[in-house]
Amino acid sequence: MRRVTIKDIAKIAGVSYASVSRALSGSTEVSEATRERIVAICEQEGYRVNTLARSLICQRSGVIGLVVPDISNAFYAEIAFAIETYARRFGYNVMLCNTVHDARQTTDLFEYLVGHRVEGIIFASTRNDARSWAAKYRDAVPVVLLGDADSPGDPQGDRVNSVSLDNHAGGVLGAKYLYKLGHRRILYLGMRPVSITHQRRFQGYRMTMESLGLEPAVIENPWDASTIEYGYQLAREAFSKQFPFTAAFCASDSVALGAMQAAGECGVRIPEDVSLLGFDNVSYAALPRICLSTIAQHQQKLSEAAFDLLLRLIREDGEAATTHRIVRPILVERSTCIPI
Amino acid sequence: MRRVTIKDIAKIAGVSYASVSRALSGSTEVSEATRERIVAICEQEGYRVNTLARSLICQRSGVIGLVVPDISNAFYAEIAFAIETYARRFGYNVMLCNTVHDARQTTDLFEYLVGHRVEGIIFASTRNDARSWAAKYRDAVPVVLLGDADSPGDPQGDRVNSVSLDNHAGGVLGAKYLYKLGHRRILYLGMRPVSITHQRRFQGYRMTMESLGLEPAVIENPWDASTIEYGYQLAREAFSKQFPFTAAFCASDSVALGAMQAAGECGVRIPEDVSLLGFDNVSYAALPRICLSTIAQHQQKLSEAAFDLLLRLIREDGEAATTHRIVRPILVERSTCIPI
DNA sequence: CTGTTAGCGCCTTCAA
DNA sequence: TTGAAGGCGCTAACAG
Repeated sequence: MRRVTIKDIAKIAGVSYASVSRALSGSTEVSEATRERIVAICEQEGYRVNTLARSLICQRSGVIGLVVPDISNAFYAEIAFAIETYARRFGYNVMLCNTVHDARQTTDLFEYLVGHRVEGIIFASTRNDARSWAAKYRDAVPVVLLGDADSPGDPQGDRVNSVSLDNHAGGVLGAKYLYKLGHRRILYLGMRPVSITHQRRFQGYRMTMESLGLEPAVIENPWDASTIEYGYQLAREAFSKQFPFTAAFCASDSVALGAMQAAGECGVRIPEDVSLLGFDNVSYAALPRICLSTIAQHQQKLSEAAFDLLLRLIREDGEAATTHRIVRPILVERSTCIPI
Repeated sequence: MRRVTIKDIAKIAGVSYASVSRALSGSTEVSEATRERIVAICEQEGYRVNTLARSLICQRSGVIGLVVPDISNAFYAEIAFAIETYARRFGYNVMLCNTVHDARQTTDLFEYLVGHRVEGIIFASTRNDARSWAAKYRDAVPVVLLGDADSPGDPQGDRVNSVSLDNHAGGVLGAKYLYKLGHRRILYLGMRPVSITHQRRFQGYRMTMESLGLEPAVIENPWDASTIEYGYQLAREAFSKQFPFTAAFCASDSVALGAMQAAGECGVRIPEDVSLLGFDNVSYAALPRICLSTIAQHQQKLSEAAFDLLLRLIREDGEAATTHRIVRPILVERSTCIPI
């Protein structure tokens, strides 16, 4: 598979290879006749510019890196799709990297990406230490963090550009919604104390409850992830203990899914016996038979904001002031929440 | 953001830059002392080799391209994850590209990827013309097609390397399973006549039915995709026409999902009134409340086979014989099929 | 309008 | 063990 180069074309066309370069890069300083001849030869010989060489000389690779925990997770898949779409619209390609939730791997990936001279990196993560990661590389390459993790005690944290959902507002939104539906005993299910994202959501819920004169109640998730399985276990606990609640506000859609399953097995009907509200609006929340009411993290908006910010950083070449963009959550009403 | 190069390091270390290169590429022809000194300086200066330059000189980019219709589709997201994982294990990175089901876009992507000197491309697609696409580029770069599309009348089609599910066997498997459960009136729902994948599945079903002395019955899908919405419409038609069937074998899980919804609205219970069998085993088929019995396309196996094949092609540099790998389907029993 | 030339950052012989 | 030099494929002045 030998590759034909610009020189081969030049030889065939009987011109210098600078002319070929010009003809292909759309320069005006070349006669229409030779251009056409050259283009024809390129086509015929199956020539394609070597992007690597071009990047090297132009000091622009035209690619950005996208680092996600796991692309097979629907939430990140949707983000990846949106980002790739925006990127392409602006002439960028994206290099996909899964950290698989592994710290070592994350380092390797960042190293690789800056070595590959990506022009920017979008780092999607909800790890608490995500901000420090981003901070570590912000001098090597523009980085925007997609996710809302804080970095307690890390003064560098504020210097990283980020886009995140207003999780606190989401907690408020959900609690108020359930209140308006007439619920007074609202359980918060599956909060992971170690996760700042969860803390924020929970804070929003708790503040709202208190200002409404209601008693907050919570079942925490001691594990290290919010999965359907864990949601199931927590919900079984909730239902079996006969918690006197008429609505459950779940820390995530996965937890809500698990709760649905548990409810089925425990003989509690959703939504007749208890209303269920999720958080995230992952794609399967909309599926028939699930129809989960939830607080949406508009993936497309997040992605757009992140890419837009990254583009600005790239263009201003690190001169831009640090920016935090906050995207507002949206209530998505489906079938799992009803008036009491 | 100026980048530090190998020359800067050489200057600081007081050696020629050839030595730096050697120290970093793990060559033995360098004294341990200077190597350590150099490595230390690199670390301190935040130096990273420029992969682009290295690729240029080594004639190896170390990246492969992955072209999918839409990464936000769970099926492709899982494939992407698996492929990225394998690739990384072998030192490759992956460039992600969504065609968004668009022909023009697909061409652009292929052109870009070969221009970027990816070492190979995995092209996931079920379009009927996918094979011709792959054939068009097989002389420029190793390509493996992940998907089973035929190319009727295209003699080039046979020359493309591919990995696919044995869809015919899947059709047989499903039909036999329903038969064993005692079903005799089995409807095939949502077959798209224009799709070769669907034709194969349907053939498997039909042959089995006939050899069992049963009458095949089918409701075709006239649209250009298998979505939940279309599945819903087709199923409503089926239920309202009072087709006398006790089981529906759906052309895809999405169709089955739509059928579930329609069933709910038409007052037919799944699985008590009719058993429902899907095809694909997309991730949400396993969700609680859905629990769809289905024929699985083992994404991980498909991905592994595809990557493995690609690797061989890369290593043998186009000398390898054309290979078609077939992955066997698996029956996944969940809750939507019961004995009659 | 076209050719010549000097690199982009790196690896790799070939000498020293 | 180290340095010098050529070149990977391409772009961008600078001449002609």
